[in-house]
Amino acid sequence: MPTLKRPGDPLAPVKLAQFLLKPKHKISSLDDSIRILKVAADTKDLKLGKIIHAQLIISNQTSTDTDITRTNSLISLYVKCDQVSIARQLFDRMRKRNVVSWSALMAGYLHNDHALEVLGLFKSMVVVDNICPNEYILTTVLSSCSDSGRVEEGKQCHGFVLKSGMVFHQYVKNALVHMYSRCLEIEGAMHVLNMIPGYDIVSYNSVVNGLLENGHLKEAIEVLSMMVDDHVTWDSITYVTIFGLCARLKNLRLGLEVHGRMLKTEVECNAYVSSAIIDMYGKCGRIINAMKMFGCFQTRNVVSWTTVMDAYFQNGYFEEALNLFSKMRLEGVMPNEYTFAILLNSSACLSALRHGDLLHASAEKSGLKNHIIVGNALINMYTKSGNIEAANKVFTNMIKRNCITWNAMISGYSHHGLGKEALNVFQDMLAVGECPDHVTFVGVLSACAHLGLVQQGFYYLNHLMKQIGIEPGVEHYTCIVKLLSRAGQLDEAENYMRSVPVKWDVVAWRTLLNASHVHRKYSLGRRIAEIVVAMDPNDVGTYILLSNMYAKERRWDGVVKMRKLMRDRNIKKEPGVSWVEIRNTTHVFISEDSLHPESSQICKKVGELLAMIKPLGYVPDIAAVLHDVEDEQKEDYLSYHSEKLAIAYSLMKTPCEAPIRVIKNLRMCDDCHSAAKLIAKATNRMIIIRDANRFHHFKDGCCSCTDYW
DNA sequence: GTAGGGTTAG
Repeated sequence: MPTLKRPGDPLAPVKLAQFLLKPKHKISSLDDSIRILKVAADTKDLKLGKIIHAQLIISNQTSTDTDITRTNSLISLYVKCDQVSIARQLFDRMRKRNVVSWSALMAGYLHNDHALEVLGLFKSMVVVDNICPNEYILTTVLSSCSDSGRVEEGKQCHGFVLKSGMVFHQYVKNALVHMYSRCLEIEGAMHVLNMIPGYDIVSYNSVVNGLLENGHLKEAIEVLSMMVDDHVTWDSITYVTIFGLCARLKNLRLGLEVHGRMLKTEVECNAYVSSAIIDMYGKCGRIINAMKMFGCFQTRNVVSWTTVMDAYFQNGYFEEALNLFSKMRLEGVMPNEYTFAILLNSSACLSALRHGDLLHASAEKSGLKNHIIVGNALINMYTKSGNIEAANKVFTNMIKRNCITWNAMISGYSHHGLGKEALNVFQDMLAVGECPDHVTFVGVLSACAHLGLVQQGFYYLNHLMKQIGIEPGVEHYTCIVKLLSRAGQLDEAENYMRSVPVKWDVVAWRTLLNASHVHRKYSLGRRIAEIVVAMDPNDVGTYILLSNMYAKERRWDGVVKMRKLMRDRNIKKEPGVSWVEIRNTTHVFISEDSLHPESSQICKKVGELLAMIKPLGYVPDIAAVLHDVEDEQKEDYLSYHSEKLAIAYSLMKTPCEAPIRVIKNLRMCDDCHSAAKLIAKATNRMIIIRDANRFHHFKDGCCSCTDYW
């Protein structure tokens, strides 16, 4: 048969059908129709398959035996084209079925994530139709046991496989090894593997993957070295697995070695292998290698595109990740749910609300928005972009949720200082029977800290977590430090840190440092700052905080000392940068500079706003200004802080009912914080600022952080 | 005519 189907030609099936319908090529024999149906099934060409199906109905040849084989071919066609319900209808209408009919349908359910349906069919086949299962059936049934984690049924199959002698059949044996590996019965897997002389790479791959999937990296490496000892030749799947292992370990050296070894062999570098290599380089921080590999691979599909986007994302190149999307579309590659998840996360890291909105619409158009990972990424994007209401809307409308969905919403509310809402979501999570994990409790304990619920926080840590079986980590203990600190119990917080035997990290100490600053416990603060500086000598934030504390005590010697220390250690203060999205443009404001084209109008507006809020109680925090200048000038410096410029510009350019969303690179300063509260009140606007640590919702003269950040 | 191991997310 000549090659008729050119890739990408939508008329190809029609042309082929026309060709087949010409007299001399008319489907006359059984062989012809079955052969073409197989081609249609293998190429997933549903249109072609349906044409043949129609032909068969018209020609209506009814001998039962040929009917069975043809219907089996049709079942296989619909199954491979993901039309299991059509396949089931055909199956149900058959007057007589044979073992192939059953196995074709079972394979369909297996590959469409209905493993349990396969086990049900298996029972009916044996009990109702009294058919003896063959090696095809057992391979499929064992795979279904793997997918659904039904070890008991799998073991029963093992017994039957031993009795029938099918254990010597390679596919059956592999399915058995895979079943034990997936269900983490490694001894069972190794037993079957070693029982039969000679090795099989498929079984070895199953064992290694089973171990890796369950986090047993050490044992996986042991099996790999066993393979080296036994001179088992690695195939492309082994390489995919090992690159995955290197990626997880972030072990570049091993990755390079394996890549080098692969290049010396004849192993085919298909889309799976190339994606695994890109992923390995991306996760090991080698974005340049990842890009190079992506550029030179011929086999690019949606996964390799998505993997390279993820490599950019993982290494902090969010804009580059987003830019790849249009390039991918230009090559005619359709995104999948993973693509959207990564793009939305990139957009989240830029707080690019507008871009995120467009991606949301795009995901909806592609019919992918109902995937859990897309929903989760949407919640993450909206919370990080400052639109918590939109996040909640996505959350409420999700058809299916998992633990990560709940976590995203709980920690989202917590980051926005909405502790009550976070705890409500947590209660709902428990009510629907979703099991919390260690991430959930970080969000929950943070919420307790916001609300000052000391006892409740301790209850969650000491009882609920224990009850669920989650070992608290340093991140949870840090939440307790925050909890005590926020409640003003600073001495208790410090004692807690000194008495709990956990390896406290710099984050924990900085929590206590922040607390000392907020509660104006400056001598404690200076003591803690020493610890923080010792742990992280390059953290600018600590030096600034320490300077601030000295300044508030009017201890200018301390301020001078800090500035000298920063100079000596060559630590430069990152300039404050704020940005806002207005319609399609992002406007960037840098403290104390006048690069914006409308700079003078903006400064004028800031002046007006500050004059407007002075009668409401605004007092410029001139003590915080480090410059050696007169007090009036210090007031000027404060008014050029980037977030004030951004707020003023937004007020000039947006309609009066729209909320103002500002993103800032550093922690907000005290002065801007009190100014923002009063500007929100005076102008009757909602102002949402995302700083380096959290969200601040300013409304009616108050902030959601209750002045604690 | 039916069957086995693999890549991307939070």
